[in-house]
Amino acid sequence: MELSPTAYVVLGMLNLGARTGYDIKGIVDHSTRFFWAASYGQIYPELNRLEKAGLVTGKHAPTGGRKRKEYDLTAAGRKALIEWAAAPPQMPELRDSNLLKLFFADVLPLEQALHQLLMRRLGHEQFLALLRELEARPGDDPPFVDLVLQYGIEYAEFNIEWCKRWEQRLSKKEAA
Amino acid sequence: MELSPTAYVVLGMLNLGARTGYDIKGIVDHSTRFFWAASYGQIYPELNRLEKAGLVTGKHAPTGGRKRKEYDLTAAGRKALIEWAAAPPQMPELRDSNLLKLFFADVLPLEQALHQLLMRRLGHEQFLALLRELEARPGDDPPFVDLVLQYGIEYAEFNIEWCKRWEQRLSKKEAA
DNA sequence: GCACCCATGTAACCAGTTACATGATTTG
DNA sequence: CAAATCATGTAACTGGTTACATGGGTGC
Repeated sequence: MELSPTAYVVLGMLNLGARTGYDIKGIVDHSTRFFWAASYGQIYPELNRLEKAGLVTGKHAPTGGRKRKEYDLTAAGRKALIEWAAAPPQMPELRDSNLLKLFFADVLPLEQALHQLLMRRLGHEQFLALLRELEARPGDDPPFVDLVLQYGIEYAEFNIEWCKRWEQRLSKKEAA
Repeated sequence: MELSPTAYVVLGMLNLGARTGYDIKGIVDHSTRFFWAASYGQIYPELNRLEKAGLVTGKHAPTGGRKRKEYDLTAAGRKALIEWAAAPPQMPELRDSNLLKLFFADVLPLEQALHQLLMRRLGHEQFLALLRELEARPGDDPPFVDLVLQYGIEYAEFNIEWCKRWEQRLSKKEAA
């Protein structure tokens, strides 16, 4: 049975303590969303599929009159999560529309192309600030959760430095 | 009129000298595909849409008895490309299923999690080798086309170094 | 009483991949 | 003559987003 990465997000978040679909969405939105988002339109149908497949169990657990369903991983679900986590990774893939813009930036006058580079840098600076906030938030995350946050931070820093470096090189060209 | 990034790939490749849908696919496959792929299933319908929208013109230009349609940017098409290239970039987005795997790697024994890190590195080493080949290929690309290739190379290098660094740190932990 | 949070779900849409179907021309 | 390359397209499917619809609970 082939599961989508999003299915593993659901499984993984249940493993990290999420109980409801709403919980999953909440946790995703301040953790994996930076490299793997999930919307309600995916999460709820996915929970149902996983329940049918026997990887999670759902139990109605309303709070007062409010509809609510709590989920847990089954042994099979936990096994599926572990197997996926240990499986060989995909070939690296980048998907960056801003890089696409840069790729075609020869259609612009150098000054405007340079401006695009600057904007890219600004974007990554904002991104970095966001991740720094997450980092500063108290509470201790599991080691690999933290590792990935560190990755995000260093990725943003790499991009900022890369932009700066080329901004300098290209503005020398412009001056010449 | 909102166009998809893929529409701009088509426009941009025509601008770089592609004439047919087949040409576009060929160029994409050894340039932008590393950060923005495009399949025939997108390219041909997109060319038709763009023609209807007046951004490209198509002319039947068979080679012998072989069906063939040559496209060119119209003035409007070129304008659309330039405007898009100069428009503010999107907020940076990462989409990396391997990072997702790492995020949940706490379910694994440390030794296996470490192995995943190693595999990630290997993936990026292969990726780097591929880009190095592209770089070595003779022919001089427009400056920004080359810039993006350099980005890919440095991105791969950044990832390799990042993995190495954490492999070391975590294997010390394992030993302890 | 109002706003915000908790909570679940569906329907329409959009983007993109894969597989299929077809056929001519060129190169070894 | 076979294999690779040139060339165009469609159909089915998958994955994902957005908007919509609904309604109870909590805190100001």
